[in-house]
Amino acid sequence: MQLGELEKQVLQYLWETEVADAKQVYAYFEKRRGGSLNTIQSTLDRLFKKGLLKRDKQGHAFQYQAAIERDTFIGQLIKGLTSEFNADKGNSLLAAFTSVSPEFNEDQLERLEQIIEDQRDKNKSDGSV
Amino acid sequence: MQLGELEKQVLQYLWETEVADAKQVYAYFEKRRGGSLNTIQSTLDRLFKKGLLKRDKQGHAFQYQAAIERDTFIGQLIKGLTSEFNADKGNSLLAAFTSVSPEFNEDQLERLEQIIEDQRDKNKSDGSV
DNA sequence: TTAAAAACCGATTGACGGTCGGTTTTTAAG
DNA sequence: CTTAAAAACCGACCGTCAATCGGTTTTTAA
Repeated sequence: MQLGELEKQVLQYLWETEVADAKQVYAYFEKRRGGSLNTIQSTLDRLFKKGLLKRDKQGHAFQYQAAIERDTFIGQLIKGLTSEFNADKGNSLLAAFTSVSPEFNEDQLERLEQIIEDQRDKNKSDGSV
Repeated sequence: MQLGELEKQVLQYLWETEVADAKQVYAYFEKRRGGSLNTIQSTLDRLFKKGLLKRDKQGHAFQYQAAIERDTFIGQLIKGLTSEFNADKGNSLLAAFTSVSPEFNEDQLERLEQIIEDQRDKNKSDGSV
């Protein structure tokens, strides 16, 4: 999924704000970067057409919402990256992990261990590909 | 790092072939997708200027080589993704892991556990941010 | 010295995001 | 029901960048 700079920022805004209409999004971005309401509207529309935003009309205007959680989305992008390059997914993630590991807190380390345990069990039970 | 389709494929070719000159790369791609030698040359040049390839002239022509290992590169891209979206790097990677975990083999699971252990030790020793 | 090979330059095309003017559609007030 | 304002939508244009390749310059080796 290829996103432009403004698209990324709008998506992030919606991850934080949960729900907003074009005017509200515009109010936010107008201060930091200018531009017109129209630009924000078409950016929202593009994100909607890409399936990254949901929207429904409440009275007058569309209310936009992220269609996917941030971590899930990034997880997909990461998975996409590894496939795109025919990389061994395990080794790539391992490489990423090594460089990012200092940012893990104890809770996350524990969750990770849990995932490993679960996976190890699965690897044992189904002796498949 | 934004790469075009051909750039990605050429980079992959060089990850697998280790070293090759333009003609050799062209020989490979000419069969699968056509195009001219010139196109391959400028693609190699673009990758070189992006720092993704090394080259040095052996006699007549440049010999190209990947300047970075595949897994390291993808690790960087992954790290870039998480920063780009101001995501909590831990949670994002965790999400990616969950969806990719079935592809880990026992060896990789073990290496991962080792990383976790190391990190946990570090977290304990330096009681910092 | 010179012809062939390779590198290099520059122009063109095609996608795509950002931008916004202008038109159509929708909404709600009177 | 009419109508003015609000919002959505359409279409055009620009900038960037990868892909492409013709043509020119540089390098190499016979």
